Amino acid sequence: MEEIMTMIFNGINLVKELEFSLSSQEPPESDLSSSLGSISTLFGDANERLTILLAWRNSLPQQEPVRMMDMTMQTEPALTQDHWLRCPVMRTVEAIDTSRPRHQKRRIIGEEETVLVAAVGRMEIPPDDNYTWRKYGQKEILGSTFPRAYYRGTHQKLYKCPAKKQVQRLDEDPYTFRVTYRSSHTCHLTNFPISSAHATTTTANVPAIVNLTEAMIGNMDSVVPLLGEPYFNHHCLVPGDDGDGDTWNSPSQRYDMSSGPS
DNA sequence: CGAATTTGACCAAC
DNA sequence: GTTGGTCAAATTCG
Repeated sequence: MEEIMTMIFNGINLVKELEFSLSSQEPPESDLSSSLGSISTLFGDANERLTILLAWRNSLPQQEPVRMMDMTMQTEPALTQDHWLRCPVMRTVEAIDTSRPRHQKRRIIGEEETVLVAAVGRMEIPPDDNYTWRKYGQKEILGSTFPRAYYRGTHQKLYKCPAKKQVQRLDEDPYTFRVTYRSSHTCHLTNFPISSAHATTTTANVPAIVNLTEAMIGNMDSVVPLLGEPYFNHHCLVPGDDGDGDTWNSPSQRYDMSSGPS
């Protein structure tokens, strides 16, 4: 496993170098091709080994699930602090038991997706995830230094979208946030036309490294938080004027997780 | 002034 | 009784 992580980190370093060379100058096409080839090979090999490893582990009885978060934090915690690096932690899909009354559904959570999101630079807020969320609560969590914030889609009532998320700073690394998305989005872009300008804006907000890394990893299932729901099926994806008259709140308001323990 | 956030209270699960 | 998730009144912001 250590070897795979090393490969991934090496690949990320190559991506960083590529990103730097792209931002500082226009490298020759041959260099670009060579660089992309190296990155592709590295991530491809890592993915292949990981697939084999997972298949092997899954064949063993009562194995603990592989948790990317733990591995990342143990091997190179500083890495996540520099970029918007998302690591899928776990994905659980459970059917919602509609036969139960509301108050008995606490543990029946439907879809849940947890990702780690590194703060940009040394800011105490996670980067924008291209959706508008409305904060509806904050709680001190036992055993956690930082409070957990609860968000739901800005247009939850308008579109009856059940999407929610929880944001919590990690004790081990205050510049990394664990973001848990709950419930699938019932609001779809087909219900709410967006302009191409908006679409451009949203993708432009995502640092290049994320797109590059996603593309290189290859295993689309492992990057569901990046490319699948909830990222592209939410009305709240649209920044700024989304047509219903309301406005975006500032990232600092949406992610005011800077408060420490009380 | 409308919309979003804050925060204490409430409620159900454990 | 404790804890996590949500509600809603009060407050803040643009």
